[in-house]
Amino acid sequence: MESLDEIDRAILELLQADGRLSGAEVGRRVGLSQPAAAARIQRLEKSGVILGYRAVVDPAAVGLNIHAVVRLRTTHAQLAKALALAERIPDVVSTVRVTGEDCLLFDVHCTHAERLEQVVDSLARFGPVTTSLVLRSYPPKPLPTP
Amino acid sequence: MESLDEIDRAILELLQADGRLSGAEVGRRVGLSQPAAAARIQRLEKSGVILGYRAVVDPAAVGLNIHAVVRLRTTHAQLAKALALAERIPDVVSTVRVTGEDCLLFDVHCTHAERLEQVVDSLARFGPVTTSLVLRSYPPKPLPTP
DNA sequence: CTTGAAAATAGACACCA
DNA sequence: TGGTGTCTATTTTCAAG
Repeated sequence: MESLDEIDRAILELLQADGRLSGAEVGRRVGLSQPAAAARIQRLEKSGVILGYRAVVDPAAVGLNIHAVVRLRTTHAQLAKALALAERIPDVVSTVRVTGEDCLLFDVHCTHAERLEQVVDSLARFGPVTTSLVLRSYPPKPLPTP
Repeated sequence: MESLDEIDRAILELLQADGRLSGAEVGRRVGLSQPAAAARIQRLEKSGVILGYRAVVDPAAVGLNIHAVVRLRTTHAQLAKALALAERIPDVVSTVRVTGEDCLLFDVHCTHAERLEQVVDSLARFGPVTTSLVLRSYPPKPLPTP
């Protein structure tokens, strides 16, 4: 884990807001020359602080009208199988293992309710599921850099 | 909502995996020329299918060792206040409103447990909270483009 | 880290298939 | 709509201070 100074934090915040900023633009905004900014960005990438860059796609704009959070309460023995299944279902875009009664938490994006039903049913093979429809997502913030 | 063909879907998948690909590189991979690929990408951006580009930062690499999912069960009357509070807490990086008993779901990143305690306590002003520590996150997938 | 120049690349545009 | 060729603007890389 690298130690970051004030400028590194500013750079991370800028790139989390807009991942396509050039080194020159980043430098301008944090008060560094282009080579200095580029060197810092490269260091952040190589040291694993910046894992990569992603385009953010609007689910609704591609017909994914239903976003649900599915919680699964399963047994230790079936955990690996549940993970493997989730991996195979394209609608399940994100999986986290958590503490508590529900051991797995899935983000599911579907075009229609019947499809969500299929996904939930297949996950329910491994234990009781709780499904919550997402009514609204609030714009995510950049990570707080301590 | 635009209708997307096979090539648009391929472009979205590529850019979700690597948001810094150039128009020429995208074109190469989907079998289009640079101008044709650039035109499609621009169309996807302007039509709102691509919302933007983000750098992905590793929370652990910046000292955010604790990732928790906090569920809050609050009343309709206090919902707005809870949202306003969550907005003000930097550790709360993502908020969704969902159906079900717990109306709000937060992603919280903290440097240490005591800080998480503070965050949970302040959210608990608005109702009972359930906190789950994230033990492991599995790499998110690109959205399925139907 | 800065400045300054060079090399590489990406983006934009006109024109044609 | 897409392909080719070209031109310009930007970016990145590398020198040297």
